[in-house]
Amino acid sequence: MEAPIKILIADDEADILEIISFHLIKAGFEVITAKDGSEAIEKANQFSPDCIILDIMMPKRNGFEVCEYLRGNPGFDKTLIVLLTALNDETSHIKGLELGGDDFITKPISPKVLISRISALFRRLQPSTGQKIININDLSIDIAQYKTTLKGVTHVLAKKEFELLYLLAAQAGRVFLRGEILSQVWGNDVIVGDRTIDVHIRKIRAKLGIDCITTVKGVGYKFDY
Amino acid sequence: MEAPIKILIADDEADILEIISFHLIKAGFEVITAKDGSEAIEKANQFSPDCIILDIMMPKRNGFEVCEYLRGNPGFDKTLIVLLTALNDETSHIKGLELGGDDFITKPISPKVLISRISALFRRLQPSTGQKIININDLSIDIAQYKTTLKGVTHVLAKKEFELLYLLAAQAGRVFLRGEILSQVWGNDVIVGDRTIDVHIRKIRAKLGIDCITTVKGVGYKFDY
DNA sequence: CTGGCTCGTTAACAATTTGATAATATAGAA
DNA sequence: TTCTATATTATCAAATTGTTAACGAGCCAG
Repeated sequence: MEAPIKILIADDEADILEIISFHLIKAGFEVITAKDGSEAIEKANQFSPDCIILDIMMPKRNGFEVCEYLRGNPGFDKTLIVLLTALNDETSHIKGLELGGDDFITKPISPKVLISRISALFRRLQPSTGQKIININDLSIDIAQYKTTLKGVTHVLAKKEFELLYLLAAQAGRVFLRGEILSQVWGNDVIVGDRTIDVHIRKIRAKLGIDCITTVKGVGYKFDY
Repeated sequence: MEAPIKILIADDEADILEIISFHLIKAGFEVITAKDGSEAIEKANQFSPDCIILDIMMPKRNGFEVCEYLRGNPGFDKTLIVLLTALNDETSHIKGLELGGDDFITKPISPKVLISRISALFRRLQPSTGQKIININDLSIDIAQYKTTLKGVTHVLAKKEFELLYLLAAQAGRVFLRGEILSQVWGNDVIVGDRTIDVHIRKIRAKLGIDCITTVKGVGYKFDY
């Protein structure tokens, strides 16, 4: 269901490349490497990575130049750019961000921190957030325990019911089209009838005892906020 | 048209608060301050800032706690959270980001870098929130929520009514020919009578209670600007 | 293995909302 | 005025959703 996230790393120091690659792969990313600026651009075009990590000081083209090139190309609008440098000077820091970089990290790099920062950026980029507990009004939704608590009373929802409620509540107020609900909760390849969603909505409303979900006729459903 | 960006800063050191405030205000932001965690939560609820800068070590509630609270509240989904600390240890860095922080900055802070980083974050945030809400005069039209709000009162429009209003409001002031309206809202292959548009316009006017749509006799309709 | 449970799904039907039209009234321009 | 375009209203058909019951799959305890 989920395509792996592709990350391109460009650095001329082979050992850094290797260490970072190792940790990124271990963290579940798909990694592509480049050893200079030209190769970075080449591979960026070839693989369309989701994130590009650029060392500032590289042969052929430096990190700033690559960043500038990428930001001038609409195909890379949504591509995250993280700049790395050994120099901790304010001017390049600001320059890197102004050229369109999304983050600027000073060496020495802790792989864990790097991964954390990249994840934080992705979290912002993808509206679908992976939260542990959602609190809205009197309702609390705990993904870890698959349970909901309303005014202190715990309600146990079935899996699909829970997933549906969670989806809506995670972006409370926003209307979800029936098609979106189907693909998010049931998956793209599953075909179920139209009434299935209604029935699950009904069960949620019945179990919680309050109508926190509003029907937008002809469009979809939304969690009241 | 553009409301100023509101930033809440919470730090117990008065001089840091002052320095950062000064630079943020100079950079064009609207600034709110808090001197401890509880006050931060209070003011966050009161002012709904676009960005919240939290010192980790604060009285009452520390930055992590405030961050966790905010991230558990969907009202702050789109609020950027930047964490500040004097300690540069990997563990808190990662913890801060995992709790939902968008950035983690170690003191001493360069105001310019701080502003750069916040701007970079906002740059990423804009496309996801922007464009979908139209605000004209006292009327707000939110396509994501399929609702309209007039002077704080929400009005529920039916699908066609909403689409028609959205079309006109998206290019307020411009006159839409009846034919344009038909093809945009109803589609090219659907054939409906001429009176149908009138009736929908009427329903919109009735529901909103104000006449924000002007008839251009013999031509079409336009949203008053 | 069996009976009893829950869950996910569907069908069938009820209830509701919406959209379109016709009929009539009104307003605006020549 | 007179003619035409639009506004208004009521009505009906169509689309959409709500509700209930029922069925089969899977799970678990005994």
